[in-house]
Amino acid sequence: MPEINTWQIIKNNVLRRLSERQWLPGDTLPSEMEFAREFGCARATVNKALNELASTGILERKRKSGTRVTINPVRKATMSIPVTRQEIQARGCTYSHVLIENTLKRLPAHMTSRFNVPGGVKALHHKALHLSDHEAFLYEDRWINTIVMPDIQEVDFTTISANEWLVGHAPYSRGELSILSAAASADEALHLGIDEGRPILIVERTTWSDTQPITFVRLAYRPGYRLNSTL
Amino acid sequence: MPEINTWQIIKNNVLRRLSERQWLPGDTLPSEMEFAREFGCARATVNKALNELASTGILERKRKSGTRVTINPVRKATMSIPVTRQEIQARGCTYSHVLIENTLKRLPAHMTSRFNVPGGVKALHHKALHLSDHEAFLYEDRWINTIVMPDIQEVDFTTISANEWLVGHAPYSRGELSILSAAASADEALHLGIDEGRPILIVERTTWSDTQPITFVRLAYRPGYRLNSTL
DNA sequence: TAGTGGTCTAGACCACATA
DNA sequence: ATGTGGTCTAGACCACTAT
Repeated sequence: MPEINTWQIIKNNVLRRLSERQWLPGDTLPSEMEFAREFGCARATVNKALNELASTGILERKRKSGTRVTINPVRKATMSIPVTRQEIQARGCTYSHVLIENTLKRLPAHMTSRFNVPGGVKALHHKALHLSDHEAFLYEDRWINTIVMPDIQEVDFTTISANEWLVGHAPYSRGELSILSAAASADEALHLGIDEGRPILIVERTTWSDTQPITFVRLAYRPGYRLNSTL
Repeated sequence: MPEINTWQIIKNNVLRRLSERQWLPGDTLPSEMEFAREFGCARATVNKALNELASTGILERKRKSGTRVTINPVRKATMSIPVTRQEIQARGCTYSHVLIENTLKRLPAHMTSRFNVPGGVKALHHKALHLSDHEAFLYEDRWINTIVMPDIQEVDFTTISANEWLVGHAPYSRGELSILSAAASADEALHLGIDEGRPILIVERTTWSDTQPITFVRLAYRPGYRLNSTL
């Protein structure tokens, strides 16, 4: 428990007292002024420490009513979703990727509703396979809105993955993420080199720039893959 | 874009300029002092705004070298993992749960390593089914460390779920979370009322109080379940 | 109405990494 | 050596809400 700063000392102290059940779920903690006196510091310092704890969902803070221990804490896990190349290289493996498809075509029905655009609009359909030590790791099936990203049709995706290009060229303002389990489709099974119907982890992500959809991607991970996080 | 506070105004302003590509990945932003002059505010206010952006992974800050636009941002998604009862009730459904097993037994080998305890130690093996509108929603298979939580053997888990009891009585200091896709085991399939081998989403969680493991739980969600989040 | 947290200031000192 | 962000202070005013 490294305690270098005053606000971290306060944070850790409060955490310890919570684990020792000095304050139970629903209880009100002392006010910022009281903590400031206890620790001999400014109120702003206490404010930072308590807000830090509130951001993890352990405490709830409201003006006038004070700081309370959350009764049914919504546990918040921060999942880090790195660029695939980095994720693979971080494990000490060799990264490579193969472009499978990159064509302009009419959006299918399930995509027009997702992109909230009229039917008949064309978009870039992009499929690629990411490999770890030359073995299939992740199959990517992506639609890119060419109205928002016209430059993308000139990009050579055999040298850089769409994943990385978009990260560098399409700053998003908003995104939605969905994690599910599915039976591998024929397409996914073929490219991942597994049997159709095998359970695989799917991550679907839509990103928006203001009100314009930029891209929708469905990531199919090879069997055995886990998304890990600490609480 | 509600702009009430100075620090939120600054944050939104910087976000807009980033999306307009005024600063590209790798670029250095103006210093806090320069921003403070631009917005006519104190440096602490700029500090709060930029730290807010850095916490989302968009910016990277280092003493002396300044604030840079992250080159390969590790996208951070915050997943909210509510207590199951709340999650079901929030959808307007009726929550109920059934206790399936709650017995003290020797830890199997894969759990002794996970709990980092010697072999032969006993723990509470707890299985329960959570229902939404009287249909199977989530099957919970849990081991609880009775050395750390001796009171738990007296609890009546037919009235309160282990999930909720632990949230209120076992504050954890640390936790690990793992999300994966798996074929439903015979046990899971039986209780969820599905065919064995069906792909289901699995969440495994271990929580620790300081150095002592409190509980390990494997949550098996019914087919079709999605974990959602915004970026 | 009163007490709480939210925000902001002007200034200060410090830790750190770069040049 | 220098300039950056990290932290802290003492004080202030404000917004919200329980009483």
